Amino acid sequence: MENNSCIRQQADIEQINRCKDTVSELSESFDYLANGLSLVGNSVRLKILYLLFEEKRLCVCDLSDILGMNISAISQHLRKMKDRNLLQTERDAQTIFYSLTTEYEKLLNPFFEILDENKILETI
Amino acid sequence: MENNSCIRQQADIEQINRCKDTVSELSESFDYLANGLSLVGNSVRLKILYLLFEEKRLCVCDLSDILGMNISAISQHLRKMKDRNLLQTERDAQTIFYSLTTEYEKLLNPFFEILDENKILETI
DNA sequence: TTCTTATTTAAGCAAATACTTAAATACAAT
DNA sequence: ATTGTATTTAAGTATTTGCTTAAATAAGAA
Repeated sequence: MENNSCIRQQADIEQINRCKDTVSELSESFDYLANGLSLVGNSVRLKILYLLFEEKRLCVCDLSDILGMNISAISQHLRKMKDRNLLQTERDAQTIFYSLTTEYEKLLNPFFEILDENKILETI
Repeated sequence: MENNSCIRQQADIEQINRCKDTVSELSESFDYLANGLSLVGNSVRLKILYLLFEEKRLCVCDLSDILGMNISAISQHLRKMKDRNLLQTERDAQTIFYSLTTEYEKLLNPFFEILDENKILETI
């Protein structure tokens, strides 16, 4: 697994150990947060999240229409995000409406603002 | 491609069209931002980013030691992030130090703060 | 120049992901 | 009960991703 051909002279052992401690201490948090961000890091899901941010609530069918994608594909994306608590649902007769959870609405707000201003391509 | 078995009665056509316009207008931004976020949404890369946030700069070899991973694997992660402008490099003799670009340091700050406080598992 | 250290790159493979199709579930209306 | 609408789930496939190994590049030291 390890290839350590790289044994530096000037390695800062204290720094390395401090970092190792940080990583092992926050290990679960890294995994959990990375998993949440990986959900957002997909253009279909990012579009869904942004649309829900703007429109407050939409059903699978709306999103299927808007994005020109198979209902099943959309449903599977929604499920992933609901499982990870990015989204919540409310039923209105046969229709199930999805909306952002308040926690993720807050957390993702800076990214939505970037999109709002359509300034992404210049800034980052 | 489309399966439209779902033709709602109560669909809000205006809303659908407004959303379609938004999506096509911001299409590139969605792709670009999602691509950036997908880089952060990997626990190895998130760890690297957080470590660089805390330590200011580290070389491939340091990160390989800290994360207990192959140098080649780390190097490939770093390359992806450098290509997408999340990271920058400076050479010091044979050693190449990686650091966060200021834009991404700012953008990712809220996530680093969550990790700093190690409160991720309770909050989200 | 040759050797060592530090890093990158290329090729290959295994695991994960996204989408398709088809079948299943849930509820409303007839 | 049966039909139609809305959605989910399961299974299969193709693409993408992350890691391994090995070879290549780059720079300092002998």
